[in-house]
Amino acid sequence: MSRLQKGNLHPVPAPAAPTPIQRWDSMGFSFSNCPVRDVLDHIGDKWTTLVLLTLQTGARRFNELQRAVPDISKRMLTQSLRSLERDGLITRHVFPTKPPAVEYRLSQMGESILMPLGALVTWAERHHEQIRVARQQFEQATDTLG
Amino acid sequence: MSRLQKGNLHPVPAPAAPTPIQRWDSMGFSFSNCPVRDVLDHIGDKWTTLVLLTLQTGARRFNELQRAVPDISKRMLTQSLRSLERDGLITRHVFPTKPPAVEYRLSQMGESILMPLGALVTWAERHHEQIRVARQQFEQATDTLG
DNA sequence: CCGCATCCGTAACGATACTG
DNA sequence: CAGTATCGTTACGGATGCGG
Repeated sequence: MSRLQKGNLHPVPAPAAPTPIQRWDSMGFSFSNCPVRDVLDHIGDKWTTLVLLTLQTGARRFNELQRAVPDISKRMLTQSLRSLERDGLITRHVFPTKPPAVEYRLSQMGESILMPLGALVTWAERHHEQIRVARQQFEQATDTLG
Repeated sequence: MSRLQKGNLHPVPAPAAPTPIQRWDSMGFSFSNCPVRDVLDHIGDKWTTLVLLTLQTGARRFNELQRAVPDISKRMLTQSLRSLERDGLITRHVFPTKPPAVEYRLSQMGESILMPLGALVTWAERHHEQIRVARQQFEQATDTLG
């Protein structure tokens, strides 16, 4: 399945880009200690973002969260909450009632991430249709030269 | 290892939050078709974001990218590039030279994601120290209660 | 009610070798 | 140079059951 013919069907720009290349290892963070990575790892995993967004309307209890975020398992919810608590994005309050009640809420830092996160969400909503179309075109293009 | 005592050592706020809960399944996107998820999946996986950021200074060839993004394997680079091309965030140009040269550059849509992405990166840089401290405290707290 | 422990299947990822 | 193919390992994620 050769894909070699793809992408140069229209006039191509100049081959070489003279701009200096950006190398990420020559900078401070070579990767195990990349601050960006740290954050993106959170955003990346399936659930943490949803949890953050759910908490933006106020503190929630464990089972409330599980009901709010559909299809999340207890295991994953626990893990996500731990991870967020560990990084100081949410706080955890235990009410020593019987049976116990536990409440999670955004910390100040947790609230501060809502804006950049919201920007990304907005972008997603604005472009997901365009992405969908791009995908269709891509599939079609790869199919027709198969 | 009981964690029950954690989080309620200081005065706690009111137990119940009266704000209406946000449910994600009752909205348009119930999840397999969540536009946000689509985007975050990209951000999440280890490399695509780095590739996007590397391309922000101009078009790059395959091996340039591999050198710029340290420790990425050819396999993963190819996969990331395909995925981004598929979604229309980057374009691919083949120069039929010998040996062949292939150039990747951000599409218009690809460039448009740089700003929300940059906001997140900025947030990360601004808070990674605070996160580091939070983690230390967390570890210490969990350690000291055996 | 909250959440940890265990088991287990799958998918992501890395390393290596090979092709046009 | 720019990939593809294959393999082995590891990490993720779901299901279930137990414990405070």
